[in-house]
Amino acid sequence: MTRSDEEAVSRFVERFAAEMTEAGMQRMAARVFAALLASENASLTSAELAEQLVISPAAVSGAIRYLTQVGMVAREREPGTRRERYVLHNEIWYETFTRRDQILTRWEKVLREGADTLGPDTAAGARTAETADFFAFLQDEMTSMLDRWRERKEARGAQS
Amino acid sequence: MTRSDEEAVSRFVERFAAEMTEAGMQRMAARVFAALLASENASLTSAELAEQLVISPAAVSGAIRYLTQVGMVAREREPGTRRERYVLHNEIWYETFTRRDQILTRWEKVLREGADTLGPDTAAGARTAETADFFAFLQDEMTSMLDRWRERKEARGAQS
DNA sequence: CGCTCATTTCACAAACTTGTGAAGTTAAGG
DNA sequence: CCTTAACTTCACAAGTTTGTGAAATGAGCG
Repeated sequence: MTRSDEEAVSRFVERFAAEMTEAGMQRMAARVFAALLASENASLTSAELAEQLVISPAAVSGAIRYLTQVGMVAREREPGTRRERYVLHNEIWYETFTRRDQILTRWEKVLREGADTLGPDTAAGARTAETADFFAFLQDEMTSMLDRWRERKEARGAQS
Repeated sequence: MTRSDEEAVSRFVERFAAEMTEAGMQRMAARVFAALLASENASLTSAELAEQLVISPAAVSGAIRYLTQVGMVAREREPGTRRERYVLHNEIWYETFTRRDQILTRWEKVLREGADTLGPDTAAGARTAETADFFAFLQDEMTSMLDRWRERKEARGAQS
């Protein structure tokens, strides 16, 4: 891989990280995630990440803590060394969106309670109940959508 | 509506706003949005918002600027007064998720370019291309999902 | 036309976030 | 067990964001 290839990859990493950051993800977590995505084995060591992204070990540590907490990355101890490897889960999107589902459940619950408070005889209550309905609907759809994606993957014999 | 009802509504507004904030929305925008959702006509004036949320007119102005920019709220001049009303769009979720679709398109494009840079013969390239596929798939599913929601609404003769 | 009230803009203070260097902790390997 | 490499935690400086008060803008209404 030439010098300029590396630069092109780095540009991609930064660009994709920027998109994720804009969507609300922590900056360092997004950069680490993107670097892992673009790495040959979907895995890098702390030192590799620090070097590639030009950040301190502390920043890597913080980003990894976040990414493991939300279940996007796993830690693996390299056997025979004292080095740790961070690995992208290989059904990343499936898992990430499944988790998002739990957020929708919480939203729905809050909205349902709000609708009760406002009362079914008020426009506000009806509107809030309908919003709760929408999120319930979303949860359902999400589940079947992910099933369809998984099927499609299996048909093609690939990972996700 | 009694004093304690008002308090209960306010608690709901704050709770739902907190959920949205956690998901990445600006705090004031989330609070204003939640207040509008819980208001009888899905609309409030600047003064009403400022009073209810105990914030300055400047904060209301900023939140409304954001909400109108992302298309979640419309401004309406009350005829016969110099007061402005801010109104929730009534197909809010439909519209909001349609907009989100455009973000997915951008992500897909960045990922597609990344896959090209990495090359189709590398694991990283294949993985990135598959991620792009996932987002393309999502866009598709999103569209048909929203169609189904709209149908369902129409069947019940309600708004969203 | 000019007054007045509603909204917006602006400069700033406070609070929060981010990333770092350095010290602390842990565990592999002698 | 002691050394040392690898990671984590911590305190802090820098940078950003947030919400405010006050001044500016603008639009109804007389």
